[in-house]
Amino acid sequence: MSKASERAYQKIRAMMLSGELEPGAQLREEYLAERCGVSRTPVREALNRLESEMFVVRSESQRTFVAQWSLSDAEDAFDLRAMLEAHAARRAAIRMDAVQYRRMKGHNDALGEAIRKTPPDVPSFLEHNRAFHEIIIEAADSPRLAAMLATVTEQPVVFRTALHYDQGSLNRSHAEHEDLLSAFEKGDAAWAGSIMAGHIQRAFHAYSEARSQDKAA
Amino acid sequence: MSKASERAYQKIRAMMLSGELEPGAQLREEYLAERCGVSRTPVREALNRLESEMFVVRSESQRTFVAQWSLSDAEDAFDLRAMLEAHAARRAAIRMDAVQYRRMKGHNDALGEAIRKTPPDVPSFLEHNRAFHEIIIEAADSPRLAAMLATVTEQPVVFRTALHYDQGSLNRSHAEHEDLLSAFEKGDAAWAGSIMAGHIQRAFHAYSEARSQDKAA
DNA sequence: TTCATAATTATTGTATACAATTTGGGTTTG
DNA sequence: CAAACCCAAATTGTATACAATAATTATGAA
Repeated sequence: MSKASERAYQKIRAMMLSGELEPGAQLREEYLAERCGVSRTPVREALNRLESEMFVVRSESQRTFVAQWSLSDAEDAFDLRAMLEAHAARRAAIRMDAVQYRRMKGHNDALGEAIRKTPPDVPSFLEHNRAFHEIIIEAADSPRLAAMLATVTEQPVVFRTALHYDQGSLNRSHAEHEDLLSAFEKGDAAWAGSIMAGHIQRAFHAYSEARSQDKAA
Repeated sequence: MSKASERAYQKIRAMMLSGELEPGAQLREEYLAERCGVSRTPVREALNRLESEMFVVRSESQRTFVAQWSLSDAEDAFDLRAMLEAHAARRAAIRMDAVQYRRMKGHNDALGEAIRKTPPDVPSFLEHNRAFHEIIIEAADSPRLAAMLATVTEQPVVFRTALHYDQGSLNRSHAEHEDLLSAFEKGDAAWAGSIMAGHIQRAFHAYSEARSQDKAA
């Protein structure tokens, strides 16, 4: 994506993630153009992309709004993500090379360091966790799968989940990553897929509980 | 999508499916705009969409080309489609209502009529087959899943597959649809998923064989 | 008042002009 | 001759003006 379009995309996305643009809010192109410092043309490109990623929705009359995610929407997204990441893990188990394996091991070790601190270094956890999963997608070697996963992984819902993890969940994530590494080392596709599916489904439960607590508060 | 954009999208897509635009050919916006009778703006929107659907690819310098599908690309797409449609079938088996079931039955009966003719009425087969699968996606009730499936189902590769079906394959498709209906009637998700996965994988083999025969000719 | 409808405003859709970038070819220079 | 460079042409990227459409408000009749 080109300069102004990419800038508009990042800015609008950031405004939604920060909560500056609340779910349900209408997004007027002219306003966004002003805020992003570009014209309406790249804003429109950014909005099309955000629509395909389901960050925003369009009314029948083509007006754009920040998407409102119900719990079942979130479950739907996690459900798909679990299936797609399990598929990626199975493919990766067969295709992964030694270099990729070592990079994953490095990230998971660093992730382990991050969560052993008191308090845990959550930003570092998130970054190494992201890199870990990214290598799996890379090793799966399917551009289509990668594109699909991007649309369900880059969601606000998913993004915020890890912020609610407690120490136990963080440790468990780390341990599951270790299991994945074992499966990859053995080239055991079925095992890798099973671990991954469970790994993502557990993330949904963490999100689900955090959300119901938020609601209660 | 709005009028001119939709028109450009359909026209460009049709030009690729008809072979007028060959794989690897460069797509210049101005030329396409002229051919579609619209300006570059809607053409650019259409190209963005076609890129996300992997009909076209962009070079590092942002020039656009008709995608060239290798056999492994096709296998990749079918593989994903099998997984996604199986998922849809599992969800549909739990959620399908009587009206949807009867509509599916109707389409499969009509599909059966179409293939009993000599020669088989392939366009009719394709249309009822499409409608049949569409109802499953509708019953699965997952907007994200539907969006993903669209990107792997609307491909040139998939589109042309059925043209190569012989009588036996057509009959087998019909029978598998009947099995799916049984699974839906019983609400048996696992069964529906298994049938669907096999159903799609067989479509890949038909495509694969047709392709190797084309190559040989 | 309340409903229907027309006028007004707000917003998105498209075309076009211009800016920025990339490609390709020709020229110079070592 | 080959490589580096520069210039011209082609192509894409962005801004903006205008057109089309939808939402809103104002108006008038029952």
